[in-house]
Amino acid sequence: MPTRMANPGKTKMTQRRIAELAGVSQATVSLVLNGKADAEVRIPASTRQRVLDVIAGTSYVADPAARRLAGVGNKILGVFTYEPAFPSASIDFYTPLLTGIEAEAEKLGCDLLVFTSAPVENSRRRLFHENNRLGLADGALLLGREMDPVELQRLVAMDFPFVAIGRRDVDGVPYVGVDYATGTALLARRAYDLGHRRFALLHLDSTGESGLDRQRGFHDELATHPDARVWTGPATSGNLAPIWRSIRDFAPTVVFVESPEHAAELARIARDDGVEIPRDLSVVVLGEVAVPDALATDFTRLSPPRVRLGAEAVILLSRMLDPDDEPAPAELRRLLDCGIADGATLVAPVTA
Amino acid sequence: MPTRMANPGKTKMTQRRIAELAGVSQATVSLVLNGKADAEVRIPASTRQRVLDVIAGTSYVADPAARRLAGVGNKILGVFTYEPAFPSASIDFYTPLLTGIEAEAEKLGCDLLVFTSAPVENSRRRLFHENNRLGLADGALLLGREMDPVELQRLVAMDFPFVAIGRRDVDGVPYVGVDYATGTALLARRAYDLGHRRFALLHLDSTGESGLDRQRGFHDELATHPDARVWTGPATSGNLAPIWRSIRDFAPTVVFVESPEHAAELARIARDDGVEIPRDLSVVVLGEVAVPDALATDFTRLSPPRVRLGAEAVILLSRMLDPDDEPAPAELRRLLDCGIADGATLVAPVTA
DNA sequence: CAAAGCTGGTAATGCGTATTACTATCTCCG
DNA sequence: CGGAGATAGTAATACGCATTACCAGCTTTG
Repeated sequence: MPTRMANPGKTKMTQRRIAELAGVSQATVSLVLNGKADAEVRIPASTRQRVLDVIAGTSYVADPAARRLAGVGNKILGVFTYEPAFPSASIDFYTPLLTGIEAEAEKLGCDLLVFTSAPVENSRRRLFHENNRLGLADGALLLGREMDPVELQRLVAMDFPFVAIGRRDVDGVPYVGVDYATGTALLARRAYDLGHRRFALLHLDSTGESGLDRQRGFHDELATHPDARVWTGPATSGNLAPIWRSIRDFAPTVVFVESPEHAAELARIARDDGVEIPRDLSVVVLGEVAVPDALATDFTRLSPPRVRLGAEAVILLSRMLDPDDEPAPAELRRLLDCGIADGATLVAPVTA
Repeated sequence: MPTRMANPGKTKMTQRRIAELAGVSQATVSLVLNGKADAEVRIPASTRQRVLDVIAGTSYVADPAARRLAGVGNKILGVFTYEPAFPSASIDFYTPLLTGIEAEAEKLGCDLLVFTSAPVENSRRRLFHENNRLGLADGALLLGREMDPVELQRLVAMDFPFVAIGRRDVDGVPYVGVDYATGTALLARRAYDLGHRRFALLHLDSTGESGLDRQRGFHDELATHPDARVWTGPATSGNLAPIWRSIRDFAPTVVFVESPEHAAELARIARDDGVEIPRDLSVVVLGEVAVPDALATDFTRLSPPRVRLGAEAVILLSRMLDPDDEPAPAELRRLLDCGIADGATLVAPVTA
C-alpha cells in the first residue's frame, strides 16, 4: 500500500527556497518560471537571470500537484482501458493503439496516466469509483472493444474532456473510429467483382457499434447487386458445427466472418468436411485479430489503422484541451479509412 | 498544447460543497472520508451516515492533486522507459515487463504514470527536465537496457523511492534484475556435459551490467573445466564476416552469441559457408530478443522471466512505500533466476 | 514643484484536502 | 450544584504554486 510520502526526510526544493537563495519573493520566482512579462508585471532581465541561475544550480522541479491545484493544466493525459492492456489476450488489440498514443504524447510533451486501479467488475473495468484519479489528467482517452454508455454519458455530463477510440453512438461523445462499413463494403464489392454471387455472413451477437457497422456495410453493398444471394447467421460461441451445416446447405462461394477465431475454427471444420479453402470457399475476416498466432492462415481481412487511430485520438484530445482551438463538431467524431489486408483466402469462385 | 482546465465551466464537487449539503464542516467530511475515528476525533454514526449519503448522491471524487499536496500518498507509480516503450523495435523488451507491472499495480490499486514527456537526447530519454512530473508519483519504476548512472545517483540523492529493472551497480539503487551469470553458466555447463570442449563467445561491446554478467558466468563456469578451450571476441556492428572467419579458424563446436540478431546473422553466414547448424556447430543465444520474428530459428537461449521481473519490481516498490515495512538491504537488490529456452540449436557435437 | 506615469517588484489570496488544536455543550459524579 | 470528563464537532493551518492587487520609489511632464 503505497502511502508514504515521496520525500520523507529531505527538504524539498520549492519556489520559496529558490526565492530565498536569489533574494527575491516566491511570486517573482513563479513569474520568471512561467515567463510572465505582461504590461502588468515586469521583471528585468538581470533579476530574471539571477533567478534562473539559482534554479540551474539546484534540482528544482515544480510540484505538479501544486500546479494542478493552482489551476494549471499539467499535460497529463489519462488512458483508460476497459480490460487490462497487456495480458496476451488483449495485447494485439491495445498495443498498436498505445504505440500511436505514446508517440503522439511524446511529441506533445504529455505524460500518460494509465488507470490501472479501476476495479474489475464482471471482467470489465469500471471507470468511476471512489478515489478515481481522472481529475489529475487534463483529459483522457478511452480504449476498449465495448464501453459502458452510462459512464460515457456521465463523462459528457461532467464536461470532462475525453476521446473514445472506436465509434460510440452516445450523444456528445467525441471519438476517433474506423470506417468499418466502407471497408466491409469494399471487401464485399471485391468479392462480387471476382464473380461471387452467394454470400454468407457469420456475425457476432455483440451489439457493439463496430459490429453493426460491418453488417451494415455488408448488406448495403450487396443490396446494390440484385443477383447477389445472402445468408446471415449469428455465431454462437463454442461449437460452430451446426452453423457450418447451415452455411454448407446454403452453398455460398464466400463467407464473411466477423471473428478471426471463428474464421479459423470454421476453416478447420470446412476442411474436415472436404471443402478446400479458398478453392471451394473464399473466407473474409472482418473483425479484430486478438492473437495473431491463432491465424496460421493468411486470411483476407480488414486491417484497421490502429497505430494511427491512437495518434489521431491524442491529437484530437490535445486540440480539445487547447484554449485557442475549438474543433468543429464534425471533427469531434471522425472515422478513419479502414485498410484491407489482401491475404490469400479471397479468390474467384470456381464456377465463375 | 493541453493547458486548459479539465472542468471549464462546471462547478466542481468539493468537500466544502458536500459539507454544505450535509450541514457539517469540510473537516468533518474529510474525517469521514478517511475513516478517522481516533480517540482524538469522534464522529457519531448518524453524522457519518449523513455525510456518506450526500456523497453517494453526488459524483464527488477527491482531487488527487490536493491529496498529494496535503502530503498523502496517492497510489500513483511512475514508469520511466529510457526508450519509447511501444515502437516495434522495443516492444518485445518492454511489453512483458509492462504486463507484470500492470497486473501487480492493479492488485495494489495503483495507477501508472508513464513519463512519455521526457525529452529525447541522442536516442535516449532524459529523466530530469524542467517540469518533470516525477513528483506526482509516490515512487517510480525505471526500465531500460541501459540507464544513466548520473540520473540514478541524483534519484538516490533526492531520496526519491524508485526501483530499477535490471541490475544497476550504482550505490543505493534498488533493483530487481536477472541472474544472467548463473543462467549463462548453466548453459555453458549443459554444453560441456553434452561433450563440447571448444567454446566461442561472441559478445557485445556494451558495458552494461547484464552483458558483463553473462561473460562472467561463461568464463567462470568454463574455468572449472580445464579441458575446455575458449575463444572470445567482440561483435562489431554491421559485418560479421571477418569475425566468422576468426571463429571458424578456432573451430569451436559451440558458439555463444550475446545478441540474437548477431546469432541469426552468424547462422546465415555459417550456412553459406557450408556449416550446418546445429549438426556442425551448436549456437546458444544469451541476449535479449528484440524482435522475435527475426528469430526464425528456435535458438537455445536464455529466457529471462520478464513478466515476473515487472511484477516483483512493483512489489518491491510498494514495500518501500509502505510506512510499516522496511525492506532489508538485501531485498532492495534482487536477482531472479533466469530461465532457459531449450530451443533446437544446442546438441551434442559430432566428434563427441 | 505637484501630479502623473513608470519601474520593479511584493503581499495576499485561492486552489482542495488532511490534520491538529481547540471549543462548546452535555453528562456524570461527589 | 460545581467541576471533571466525555462528546461532537469546528476553526485554523499547511501543502506549493499561480495570479491579482497593490505599493514604494523614481522619472517625466505640465
